[in-house]
Amino acid sequence: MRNAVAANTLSEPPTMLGRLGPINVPKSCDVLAGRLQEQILSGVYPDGSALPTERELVLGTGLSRGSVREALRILEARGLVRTRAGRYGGSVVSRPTDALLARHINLFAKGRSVPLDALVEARQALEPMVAYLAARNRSDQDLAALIAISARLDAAARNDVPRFLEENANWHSALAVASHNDLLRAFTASISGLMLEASRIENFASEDVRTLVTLAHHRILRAIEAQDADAARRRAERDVQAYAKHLESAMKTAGRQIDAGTDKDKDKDKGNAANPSAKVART
Amino acid sequence: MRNAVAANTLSEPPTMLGRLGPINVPKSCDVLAGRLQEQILSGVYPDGSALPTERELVLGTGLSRGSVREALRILEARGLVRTRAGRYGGSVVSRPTDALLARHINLFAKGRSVPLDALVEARQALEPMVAYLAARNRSDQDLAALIAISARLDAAARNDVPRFLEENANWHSALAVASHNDLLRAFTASISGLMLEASRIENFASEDVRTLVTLAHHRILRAIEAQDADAARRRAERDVQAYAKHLESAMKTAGRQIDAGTDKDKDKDKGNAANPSAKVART
DNA sequence: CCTTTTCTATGGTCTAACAATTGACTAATT
DNA sequence: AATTAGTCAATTGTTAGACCATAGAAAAGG
Repeated sequence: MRNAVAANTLSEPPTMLGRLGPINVPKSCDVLAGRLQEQILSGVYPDGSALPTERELVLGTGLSRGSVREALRILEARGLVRTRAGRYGGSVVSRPTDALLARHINLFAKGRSVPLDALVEARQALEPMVAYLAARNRSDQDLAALIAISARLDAAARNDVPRFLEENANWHSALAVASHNDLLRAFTASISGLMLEASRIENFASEDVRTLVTLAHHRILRAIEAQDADAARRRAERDVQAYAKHLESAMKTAGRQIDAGTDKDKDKDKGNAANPSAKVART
Repeated sequence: MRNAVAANTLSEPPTMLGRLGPINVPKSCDVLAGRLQEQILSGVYPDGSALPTERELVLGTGLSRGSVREALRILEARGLVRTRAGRYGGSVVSRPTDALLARHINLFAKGRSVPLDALVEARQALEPMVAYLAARNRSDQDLAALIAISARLDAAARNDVPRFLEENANWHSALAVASHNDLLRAFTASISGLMLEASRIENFASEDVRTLVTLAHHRILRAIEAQDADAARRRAERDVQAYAKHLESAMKTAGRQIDAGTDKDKDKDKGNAANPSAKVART
């Protein structure tokens, strides 16, 4: 009975109503977030520029401050703005970071319990191209970083397995950095992190696997040093394939299915640390 | 002067204060979002289950409803919950969708103005593995979908260029679906979409490129039909490399740098449609 | 010149209320 | 009995107003 008066203005011919799908009524905060995102992406608010203050947005949109703030939280979660308190604070436009995209990829993988196979396959797809590009595009600085990590990796290979795993992930990330391809870099960083987690709890890193990995890395590193892109790719292909085969057989003997861990968020996102428990198998 | 009384309880020995870095004071909504995310990922709230209602969360946390709602908006943006109004409504745990991850990847690429080269390189990395897996893992249904798309692609190749481009993107996405690898599927979907946008505004799809593409797709499709994974990979490699070379020369003659468009969000996210303008070059 | 204090615009948070939504339940109608 | 329309209640959606906390700038003091 609430919209009785509106029935006149909105009524349609009761006969022959065309088929119209379900109407999606958006929330005001979503509308505002979409509008602002559009303006950010189209350059109305360039990177680094300040959005209007919350109270200005209230004035400009007619929405309440609560809705405006919800919209800003959405944009913040998308990595499009960063918000600071205090005078001369406010919301500043920013570009999504590698870390944020990696977190979203991780969330996807964990939420879907992506099996370890899929991770390995993705790495098999990415690694050769990453190595190729790294050899082609590397800077001297990139090379230095890779050499440093490689040294730490060698040092840890003998006895410090956790350290070895971590430096291994670093190696892959550094390789992706050297590729100078933002997309591949973010993909690789995410997958390296996920595999690091998986390998931490499953410890398929026997003595011989570790030496195998270090040797492979040395081969690839030499190709990158020489900027021999094709050699780098070939060696990365061989490496990643050997690793996959190794892991396949290891999993067969273990007879276990390994997923992207349903573990807690290890990223230092904001400051939401809590109990260090939790780790649920999803069969 | 506001915290004068607190000075007693909180004060430390004024001498010998160890160096402590800048303290990051988290927002209450971020803390709550992190806590809930953790519980979701650790299985306290399984997929499909209902989170406490907003008012219950208010009771349980001691926060205000506004903060609780901001936390829920964050989780919604991360794809971990869906919220419905009305009685028996509330927030329900959900797994991040392909589309959401693709949107985040798109946002990353657009925000960073990732050059077209990088997209092509990513596709070069992904496509062979995707084709390999598609041949190995495809269902009959996947094959049927690919065949249907291929037919529509052939039909559009002659004269309907926009349709051709769209069906081409569909083809790549369908291939990724057939691979049965969630991660590669999401990556590929995103990249296909981005390349579709880029190709729409740059129209590097001459007559001969189109026939080249359809032929290559046919070759790959035959290998997938025969479930010959290695052949599918080889052909995809050749295809994508030829395409890259073609595009490279085309861009060289055009002398133009092409970025991931700074265009408006084309996804039907919620209901935030607005003006159809905007398209800014970022040099 | 350097340090300290004050000022103030800004985001962060809370309270309280009402509107809109929506599914279940109930009553009226055919 | 089956369908339809109406009522109800719990939940999210939205608004308003207030106050607190923060952090730079600017003024005051040394």
